[in-house]
Amino acid sequence: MAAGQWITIGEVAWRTGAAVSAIRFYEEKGLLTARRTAGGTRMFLRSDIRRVSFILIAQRLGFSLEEIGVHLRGLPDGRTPTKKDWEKISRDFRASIDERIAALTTLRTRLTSCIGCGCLSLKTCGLYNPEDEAKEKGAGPRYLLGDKPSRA
Amino acid sequence: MAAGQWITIGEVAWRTGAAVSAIRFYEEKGLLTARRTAGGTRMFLRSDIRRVSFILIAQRLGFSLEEIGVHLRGLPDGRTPTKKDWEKISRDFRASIDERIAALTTLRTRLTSCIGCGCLSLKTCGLYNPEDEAKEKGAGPRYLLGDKPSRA
DNA sequence: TCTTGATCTCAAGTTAACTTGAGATTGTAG
DNA sequence: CTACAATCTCAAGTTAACTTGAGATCAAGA
Repeated sequence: MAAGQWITIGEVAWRTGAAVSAIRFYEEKGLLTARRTAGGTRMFLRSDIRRVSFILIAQRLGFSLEEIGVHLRGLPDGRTPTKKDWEKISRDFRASIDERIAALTTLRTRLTSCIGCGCLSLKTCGLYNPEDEAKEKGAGPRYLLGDKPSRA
Repeated sequence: MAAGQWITIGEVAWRTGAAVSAIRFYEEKGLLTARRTAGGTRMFLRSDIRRVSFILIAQRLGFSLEEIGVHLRGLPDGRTPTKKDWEKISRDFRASIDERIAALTTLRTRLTSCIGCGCLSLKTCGLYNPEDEAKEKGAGPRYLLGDKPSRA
């Protein structure tokens, strides 16, 4: 609204700590949108600083740019997001974090009871549970941590 | 000790669900050691199934092969680890997991109070805290999620 | 206007963790 | 002894997330 709404890629970089090349990369990946001056120089909204910060934080939490992109699609593109916009995206994002923590906790528990106990049979081992993650492709461990089945 | 101690790479692959190429890769990276037959075929210990399983699980928990390698160095190489060996490594590993969960939890809390609240000032924002992680190199976000400082 | 620093585009390089392919051997059932 | 599957080596390709470099252009102060 006010003056000074548009900032250069250099300023975004400085303010977020991200490299200029990384910001261009994010734009290329559709996580960010920039206007151009007549000469071709990218101009960002001040609110894009927040957007980039969000990306950086989410990455530290272990999310891929792909996943982060999904969350960011919930924000208006090329227009300063409102408080409501951010609240919504924060809720969704928090849910993702909760899932991650839950998964880690489950695996920790299983690790403790499987490896920790030293029992080498693992008949009842729940450490590898195909349901835990959408098994992207292929098999995954079969008799995890167990060396029992002789197979011929 | 008993017969049937040595198994082929194919068996390790089948039993763990990992690809044969992946197992060769792990060996190359020093996470695994194999004897060779006169002809050059790799022969693994049965206990290497457990070792590979450990690698796969640790990866799912978000650890890099590098980090996993550090933990595995705690196991005897080329000899079947004892129950004590595994207990020791499990304790260390569990500690790493605890750290990870703690870090995630902290960040989740901060996310909630920073983005979630919708306050756009962020003067007191703790979301980006340089102490959280050994800042590998460079700066990291400066005025995270805040668009205040005008800078010239 | 000149000059210097900031940007721009595009191609290629980088690390992690593997996979794929080529061509050559090994090992084992029959 | 023969097949034929399983291995082997080595080089190159793949995805993610960027970085680096080259060569050209833009923007802004003196």
